[in-house]
Order: sequence, then structure tokens, then C-alpha cells
Amino acid sequence: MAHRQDQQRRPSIHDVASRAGVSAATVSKVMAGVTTVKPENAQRVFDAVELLGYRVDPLASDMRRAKRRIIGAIMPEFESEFFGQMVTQLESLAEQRGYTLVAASSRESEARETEILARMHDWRVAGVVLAPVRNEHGPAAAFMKANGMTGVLIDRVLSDDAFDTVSADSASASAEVARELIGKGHRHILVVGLGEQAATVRARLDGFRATARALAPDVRIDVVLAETDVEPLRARLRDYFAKGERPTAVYSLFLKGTLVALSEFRRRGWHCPNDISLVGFDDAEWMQVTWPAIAAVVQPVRQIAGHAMEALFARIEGGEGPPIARLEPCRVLMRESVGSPILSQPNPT
Amino acid sequence: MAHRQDQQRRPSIHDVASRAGVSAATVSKVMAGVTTVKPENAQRVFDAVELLGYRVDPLASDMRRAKRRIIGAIMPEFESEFFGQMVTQLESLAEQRGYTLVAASSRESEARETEILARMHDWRVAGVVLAPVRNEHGPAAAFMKANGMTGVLIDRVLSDDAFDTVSADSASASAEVARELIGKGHRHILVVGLGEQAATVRARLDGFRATARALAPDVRIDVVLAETDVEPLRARLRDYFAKGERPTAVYSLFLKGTLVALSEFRRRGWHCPNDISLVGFDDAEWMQVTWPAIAAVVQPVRQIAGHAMEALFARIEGGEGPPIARLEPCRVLMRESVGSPILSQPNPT
DNA sequence: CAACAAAGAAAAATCGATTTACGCATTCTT
DNA sequence: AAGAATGCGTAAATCGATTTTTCTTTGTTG
Repeated sequence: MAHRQDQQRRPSIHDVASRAGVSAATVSKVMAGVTTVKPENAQRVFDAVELLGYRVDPLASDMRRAKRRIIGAIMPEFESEFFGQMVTQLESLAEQRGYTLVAASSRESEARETEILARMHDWRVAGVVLAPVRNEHGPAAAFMKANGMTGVLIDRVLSDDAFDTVSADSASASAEVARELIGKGHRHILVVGLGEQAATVRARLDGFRATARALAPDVRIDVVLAETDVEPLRARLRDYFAKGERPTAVYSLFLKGTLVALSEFRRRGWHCPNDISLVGFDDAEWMQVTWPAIAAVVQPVRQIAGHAMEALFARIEGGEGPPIARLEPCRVLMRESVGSPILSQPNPT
Repeated sequence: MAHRQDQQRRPSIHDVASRAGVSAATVSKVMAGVTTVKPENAQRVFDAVELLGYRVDPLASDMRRAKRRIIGAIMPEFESEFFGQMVTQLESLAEQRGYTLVAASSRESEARETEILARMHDWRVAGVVLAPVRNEHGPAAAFMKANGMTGVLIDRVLSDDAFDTVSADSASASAEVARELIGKGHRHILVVGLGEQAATVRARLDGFRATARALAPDVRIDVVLAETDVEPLRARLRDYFAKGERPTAVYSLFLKGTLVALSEFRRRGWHCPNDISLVGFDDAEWMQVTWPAIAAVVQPVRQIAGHAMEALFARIEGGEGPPIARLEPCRVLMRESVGSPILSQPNPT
């Protein structure tokens, strides 16, 4: 009997109340830490809670609030280290504040992004951390605005007129990559990337180009981009090389681009850095153990997650004022995949 | 006014009811697809729903049920492709059934695992997909049993007396790796891995050893394992090689082990497959673009996720019977990192 | 000591659904 | 044609908390 009750039905606030000989309202106050309860009664409540193993039902607890203690997170994907770490961080930060994080993957689809958002709106989430598939001007952000949702935009965004934004300082990082490559003597550089529409791609491209041209006006910068899918990018890159183009360095604006570039190098039998140099935006654990180690721009995941949550909770708690656009500085790790083009000329194709 | 209402307060079932001129109970029935409502009334409800943009509040809707339409997922981490894909799949499957997935990372800690589970129990989740940090005998599974929770155990498990389990067929895959390596002529093989306590490590090790010995009784198999952390493993591996041990192939039982092995090869200037062969459990996208491409055992993520959810929902819907332990077959991709030891002897250290 | 203020707790309303119990017409049996 | 069965709805109870309102006490003060 007792056993069965333990297993089947959890004690409610009323069970605690009757056990402690007080009303449910008093139990609620004690649980919430309100101080206007006589110490003696509070103790009786604590004892009953202990005895019954009572824990507040967060679902019932959220019923009466307009803003529930749930945060939604929407990421383009979960498979990469970047978003994996991001979700881990966000979850941890939400938990610290007593919120539950519900994460969902838009799987690189703007349509799904909006569907997920609608479902999160159904849950009356207190706020949303959205890493949009393309940029801040998509239907998802519009949905959030139209429905008066609280949220923060991260990663593939620059700034918005309704929401706070937090992203990596792509332009500065790209400028540093440009300095490194120009400094090493590269004068013909190919930039590859996915996500033509992503706000950050423009920033990365422009930041790179401006700095490279400023340092070496004679530099030639070619660009090969594709929208969402990897295969079109691969095809375009293949065409580019098939035309006989022979840049001395490749700068990839996204992780997937780095993988595509590497696999094209493989196909052609080129090795880094002797035949060609490579540096990519987005670091990954494997990049430091391969031979050669791959140079990469490291995004400050913790800072992005931290500031995003900070901004979000400030808004949830009623913070006013114009939206803030934050840019977090990146680190550029120049590894073995980058060398000097002088050294790469001895055995030309 | 109207605008404000649109933005601030979402319509409730009562708003729909009064607009349609019926009771809330009738609206509830129409939304649930009950057929005992007069078509005319149903139409009025649909119209009102359309007009007001009404959507059921899942939180309120779950209030009255014992089993809420929420599924919990606990993974050791989110940073690797394997668990990233797993969460993506689980989320998609939960959504298909009208459930919300709440995912959390135990960050490789059994203590956190239990805390998360307690929180999910507070939410009265209908079921849990748990990928335990160590194995099925940890405190998390015990907690689930003690509280009568419904759940499925995946990945680092073999079988359990209370829960259905789904995992990769580590033993068979390892046997195939053994056949490949022995077939290529390797007679001194090092097995490295993390997670001594993981159920699957034992299976992988035993499967490998049994088959290798059966095919080549003279084979020498060394083992270097560490519990949870990467650094102790790295140190042990370094010691092992420092002693002058010179296996012709390394089989890593976990992704992190593969990374550690690769970085140790780097340190010593060894190249695959000429100086040493390498094959790892767990595939990753980058493994096919590096030079050499890294041989790997591919785990069937979709199958594991699919069968886990199938088993879970069967139990949620009251399915009886003894727990089922499922093993899903893996694919072994032999890539360039594996060669013949004959070829690797020309330039010995 | 009457009058009034402040404390503290209980009662009741509320959040937004679902579900049960029951009422009122019709329709079906025999 | 009386009684049972059925179809379709509604009112009210319920889920488990929080919050507002009301009601006792107790304490203070003129």
C-alpha cells in the first residue's frame, strides 16, 4: 500500500499541507522562501517535505504564471562541436537560474525554424535563444516579433532592430586571418563558404577582403560560395580547380567548407601546407591531431552563450532599452596547414 | 485594444467556446478529434479556432494526465557527432508522436545524471531515454527503478533486468575489425580506450580479442585503458610507447581514444598507415577528408534512436513483458589509415 | 479596557485545459 | 406506447501549484 503510493502517485502540496497541519498556501510560501511564516510552522513543513519526499511540480507551478520558467533554444543543427558546446552551455546557464531548457534543431530549414518557434510559443516559454539558419531577417524572427516573444539572436546575425544579438566578431577574426596570410606572402587566395545569405558570411568576407587589399593591393581574392548544401559547393570548387586556378591559400568561412576543401585537396593529391595553405573559420577537436594540424578561427562559445543568456534574462525581467548587438572576439590558431607560398612552389603541378 | 489582446494574452479554450457558442468541453473534444460532436458545432469551433488563432496550451493540457507528453533524453555529452545525431533523431521521433523532447547533458558525470533524472521526474515525463555515462548498473538506472519511471537505456549498455536496452553491436563490429587487421598481417596490436567501466568497452575488447586469437593464436594484444578523462589515457599511452613498444596497429574503442592515438602518433612523427595502422570505434565526418582517411566503425545512429523510441513508446502505452536487449549491427569502414605491417617495416625507427 | 494595527494563516480564486457525471431530446425495442 | 438506449451537450470536478482575499489572532496604544 505505502509502497504502491510511493511508486504510483507523488505527494502533492496538499499531502504536505495536511501532514504538517497547515494549509497549502503556507506550504507554497515556505517552498518559495517567503519569510512571513512562523518558524515553528516552517519547520513542520520542512519535516513533512522531508518525510514525504515532496518536490514542487514545475509544470503545475508554471500554470499560473504568464512567463513560464522554460527557455527555448533553436539551433541549425546539433552535430557540430560548436552547436553542441553551445547547447551544453545554454542548458547549464538556464539550469542555474532554475529554468528548463528545451532545445530543438531546425535542421538548417527556415520552415522548421518557424514551426518550432510556434510550438515554443504554445508552451509560453519565457524566452528563446535563436540561432537562425540564415540571418536575423528570416521568418522566425518575424514570428517572434509578431507574437511579442522575448528572445535573443545568436551566431549568424549581426544586429537587429527588435532583439539583442550576440555573435562572434567575424570581421576582426577574418582581418587577422588576412594579416597572417598576406604576411606569409600569399597573393592569390581563395575564399570558400556555405550560407551566402548568412549575415556573418558577408562580414567575414568583407573583413578579410578589406584587410588583405589594404596590406597588399596586388592580392587576388577569388570567392566560391554556395547557399545551404554542401554538394553544390563541392561541385563549384571542383570546377574552379578544374579551370586550372591555383591559389596558394584557401580561407574557408565555415566548418563544412573546410571539410569540402580538404576533400578536394585529397582528390587532387595536394598536401597542406606544401601544395596549398588552408585556414578555416570554426575550430574542431580533430584539427589539432591530424597531420598537418588545421589552422582555424576559434569562436568563443562560452562568451556567446553567457552574454546571450545574460541579455535574455535581462529582457525577461523587464529590461528596457534599444536592442544591443554584441560581438565577441575570436582567437585565430595558426597551425601547420598554413605555410609560405614560396616554399610551395618547388614542385608545381 | 484588439492589437494588444493579440500580443499580450493568447486565446484560451473558453474564448473559443464563447465565440463558437458552445462549451469548453465541446471545444476540447473537437480539438481531440472526438467524433461525437455534431458537424455543425464542430465547424463553428473550427471557425472560431481559425479566427482567434487558437492553439492548445500543451502545459495546461498535460496538467490532468499522469503521464505527460514529454520525453526526457540524457546524453553524456552533446559535442560529438554521435550524440548530436542521436539527439536530433530522438527529437524528431518524439515530435512525430506529439511529444516534446527535453534533452540534457550529464557531462560525463553520474552525479549530474541522477540530478537531471530527478528534475525530469518532477516534470512527470512519460519516459526517458538514458545514455548512461558508465553502464546500466549506475545510480541513474537505480533511481528510475526506485521511482517507477518508464525508460530505455542506450549506447553504453548491454542488457538490463528492468529496462529495454538498445546499443551498437560492439562485439561483432570488433570481431570484424579483428578479421581485417589479422587478415592484413598484423600480429602485434594495441587496443586503447576510455571508459573502463562502460559495458560496451568490455564487449568491444572481448569481441576483438576472441576473434583475433581464433584467427592467429600467436597474435599479441596489448591494452591501454583509462576511466573517464582523456589526459590519463594520453599519459599511459605515452608511457607505453616510451617503453619501446611498437605495435603495428592500434584499435581505439572510443572516439576520444582515436584522437589521443593520433596526437601521440604526431608527437612521435609516425604516419598512418606506413608507420602504424589505426582504426577507431565511432566515425566522424572529418575522418574521410584527412590524409590519410581514418578507418572507423560506424554506429547505426538512426536505428538505435528508432528502436529506442519504439521500445519506449511501447512501454508508455502499457506494453508488458520482460525487457528486451537489442544490438544494432555496425558498418566497418576500412580507410587508408589501415595498411599491411609488411609495408610499414622498410624504414624502422 | 476599548479600539485599532499588524501578523500570520486559511479559504477561495485562478491558470487552461481534460474528464466525469448527468440532463435533455430523439430513436429504438417489443 | 412505455421503457430503454443512444446521441450530443453542458456544468462541474480535477490536475497541482500560486496568488489574492478574507479571517483570526495577537499586540499596541490612548
